Amino acid sequence: MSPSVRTRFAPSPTGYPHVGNMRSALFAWLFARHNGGVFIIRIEDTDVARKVEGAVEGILDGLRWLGLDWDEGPEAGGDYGPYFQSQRLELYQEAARRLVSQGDAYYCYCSPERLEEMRADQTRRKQPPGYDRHCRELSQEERSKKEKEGITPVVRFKTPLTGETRFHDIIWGDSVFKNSTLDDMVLLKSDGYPTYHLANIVDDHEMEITHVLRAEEWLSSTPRHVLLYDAMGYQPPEFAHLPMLLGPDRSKLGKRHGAVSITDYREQGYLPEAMMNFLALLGWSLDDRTELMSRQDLIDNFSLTRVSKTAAIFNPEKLEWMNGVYIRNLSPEDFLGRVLQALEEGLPSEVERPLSVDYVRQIAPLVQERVKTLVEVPLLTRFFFVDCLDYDVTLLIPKNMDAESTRRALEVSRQRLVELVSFDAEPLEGLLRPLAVELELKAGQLFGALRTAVTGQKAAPPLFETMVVLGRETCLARIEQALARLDSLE
RNA sequence: GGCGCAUUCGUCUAGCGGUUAGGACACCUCCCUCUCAAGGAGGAGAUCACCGGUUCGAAUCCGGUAUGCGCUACCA
Repeated sequence: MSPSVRTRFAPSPTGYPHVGNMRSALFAWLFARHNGGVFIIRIEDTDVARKVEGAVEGILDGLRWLGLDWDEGPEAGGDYGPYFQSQRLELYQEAARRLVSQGDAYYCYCSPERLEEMRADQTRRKQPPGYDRHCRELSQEERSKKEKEGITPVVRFKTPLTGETRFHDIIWGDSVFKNSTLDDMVLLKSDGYPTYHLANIVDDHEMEITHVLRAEEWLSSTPRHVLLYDAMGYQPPEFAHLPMLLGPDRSKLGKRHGAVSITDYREQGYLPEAMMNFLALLGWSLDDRTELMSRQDLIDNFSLTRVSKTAAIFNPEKLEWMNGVYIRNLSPEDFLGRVLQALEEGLPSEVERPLSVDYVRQIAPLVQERVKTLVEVPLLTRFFFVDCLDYDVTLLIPKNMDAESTRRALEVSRQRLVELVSFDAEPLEGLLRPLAVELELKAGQLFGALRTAVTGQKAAPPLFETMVVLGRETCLARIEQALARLDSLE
């Protein structure tokens, strides 16, 4: 007996790691971890034509990034390998042969052209499309004739013509399908590769998968799978179909909806832990209020009974908010590490590398509560690193002021800053606030002019702290540059 | 066309016969404030797709309709 839960994520390496697939992986992983079970990765590379180079690596990277570790599968090994279906062809071919000899499957010699014609005809006559079972009852002579013609057949399942198939789904409950609505699906293609249906049930059985968690789009093919399990004499696993992920237009989430690859989110500066939390909430909830959950919280509380049946629209705005929360909750040291990397990647190439950790350490706390994604960090802090600021002169002139009054304010500020004994936040504030009064300006006006002069931006971290980090020399130089710009305006 | 499934604020959702239908994102207002954020306090937003039925009572149970989505490949 093996009471332990074994779940699997079985991606097909035909493209990038889609967030919808990653969500399925996450749920399977959470279910396994919650139950102290085993999480398996199996690569379903049975479609030679659609196979994409590097896709396996991309998917594995995505899983690793999210923190979904697997106990068996590529790189991890395991007792049920190999974990690539392309390395298990013998198994499927044997299963197909067995089904044929049992009378549960048959060889089909129909050409793609004939099938296409047949379907076209069916749609024209508004008939339900499906294989017409042309080869189901071929005689021995007819078969050998086709073989002599050199046609390699496919193996099709001999779906029962009558009766019904029922199965239970943990999330959707009981379903009944009439067998008459199912056609004879292909099990083994003419290239010797299995179709999803065959490979899937053979492997789920061989790998002793106890719970199949997969997207809702598979719900309609589950009766076929149940029929296959029966024909093979296998005990079917438990099924749990997950609600689909939709784009804002309510259609299946895809490329046209923007970022759909998990790697896009990594590149856009999202934290994997935020991504995991967000994805977990798409189709699952703990209660009526808990939203922020750590990886351990999720493992502890995940349950299939609280998975919803309705498709969810992927809402990037909420993800962004959640990412901001996670960034703010990072320890200063943790945030620093991520900032360092974001800066290395996002700062202009003329900035000297490697960056000074001590310098970045002073900057990080200034932006931690101001960014929602890591890619915003270099955008918001580039003035700390570049030599030459590039900005529109008019940004220097605060509201209700003109070039001349701005000039005067900056000039006086410059002089006082030169004389300031200690160039720290407190003294700076102690100097500049009264200076605003003296110049008959609002604090916001003076600070605004200085902010632009020193950072080149209208929105920036708090002024005094920023000036301290930049240092007196740089601040004075930048104020002088600002004055020069104002001069050139006239 | 056939089969299947779903339907609570714009979005994610709570709800499992009796609630002023709750929370979150986004939005709006105010407070805080040197900008931007963050934070605090409020606000608006759902006749629970629609129509019938069951019931003293329905978002919750049962029919039907509509809409949407999925499957209907030698793709997964």
